[in-house]
Amino acid sequence: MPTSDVRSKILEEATRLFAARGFEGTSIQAIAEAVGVRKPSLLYHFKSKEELRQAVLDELLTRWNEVLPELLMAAAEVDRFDGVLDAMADFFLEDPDRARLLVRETLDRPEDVRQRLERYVRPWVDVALSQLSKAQREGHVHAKADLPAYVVHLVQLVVGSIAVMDTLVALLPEDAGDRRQRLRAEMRRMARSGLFAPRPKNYEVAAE
Amino acid sequence: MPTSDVRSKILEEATRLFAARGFEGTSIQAIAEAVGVRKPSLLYHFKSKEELRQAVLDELLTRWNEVLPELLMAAAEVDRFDGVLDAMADFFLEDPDRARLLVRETLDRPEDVRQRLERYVRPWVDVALSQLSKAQREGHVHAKADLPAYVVHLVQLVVGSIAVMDTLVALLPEDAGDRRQRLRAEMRRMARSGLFAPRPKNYEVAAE
DNA sequence: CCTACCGATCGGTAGG
DNA sequence: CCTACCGATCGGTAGG
Repeated sequence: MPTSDVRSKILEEATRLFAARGFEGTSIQAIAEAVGVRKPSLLYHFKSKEELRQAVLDELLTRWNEVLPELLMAAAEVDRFDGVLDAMADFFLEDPDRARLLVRETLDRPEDVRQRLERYVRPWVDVALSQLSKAQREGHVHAKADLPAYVVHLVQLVVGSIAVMDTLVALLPEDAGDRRQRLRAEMRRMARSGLFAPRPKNYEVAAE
Repeated sequence: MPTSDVRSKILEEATRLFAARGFEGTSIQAIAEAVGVRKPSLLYHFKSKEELRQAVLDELLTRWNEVLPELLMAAAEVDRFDGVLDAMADFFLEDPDRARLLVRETLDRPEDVRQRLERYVRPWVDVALSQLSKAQREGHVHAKADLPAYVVHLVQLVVGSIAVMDTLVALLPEDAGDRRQRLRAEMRRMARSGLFAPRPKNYEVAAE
């Protein structure tokens, strides 16, 4: 085991608590209790609360960078767009705390997050953009779409919706079956209809 | 003057600071300083920090409820949809702290916000939905659209995007003119294309 | 990884 | 609207 068991448990509980209560709303005492150690033991692994914050965010964005680029780089397929969109949604739905943490951090430290997005997210956004531009020139994508702005909104739509999903589902009619599933399906539909020119059956992004 | 000058100044500074640093990240001492009074004076106007939080949120949602319903109820016009969407965007762009506060509060107190949305937002969402349903039956709106889910996502798109707009614009190419304006225009385009069936020129919601 | 302890700041009150 | 003050908790350190 490369990193100690306690260290990764601290990261796990810190992620959970920062997401639920925010950084300022979470004491290192509370994290230590959740882990099952004393406060000074936590501070042996992370020299300060600020260092723990950075480590939590680092881990989140590192995992993001493990999952998404390879999907984006994969051989062109008919449903590439759906694949990337679903993978992004899956990543955050798998643990909605990731979305909440990212939104909180963006509100708490806009400049810090901006620099991280520049480093972690922009590269694969640029790849997606070059493919989408090609599809736009070929007429598969709405000519009027402002692609960089579209992608930014799409990411915000996915991350933001998942971050507050538990509150949003409550606004849907109660009788509806799986309200989360409905929100997700409609998110996908909105993403597609905002992108693809009206050729219902032929929507691939980069079919060679 | 119905409410004292100091009281409204406290609400104003509290809104600003809660939005920027969060509730837990803002001390009542800091708010008192921003207002120019001592801490116990602030606590004369609001018996506790919690009471101040509720008052700040009340004011925000009350203003929302002053602006939006009348717009929604106004006589049917060709560009009703754009009108409502723009009014909503204007409301939050006029003071982006409103969006940030709402997002933070949703993360901090999901159940509390859910109940308030039920009271403040749901009524006019229901009005919008009945009009959109009619438009959908008449074929102006995508048949596949899940309208309740669509509206929920649309509100989240507007509020969420504005809440983190300063960070998002930094992801757009630097050369672009007014990047905020670009984001806003694309938001509008996404909202429309997700809703209206492909009849480019005829997009009104409820034209009698 | 622990006990013991630090100064600073927190939300809030007494009393005028 | 103020001065003066409260106990509790904060992040962090000494020392082992």
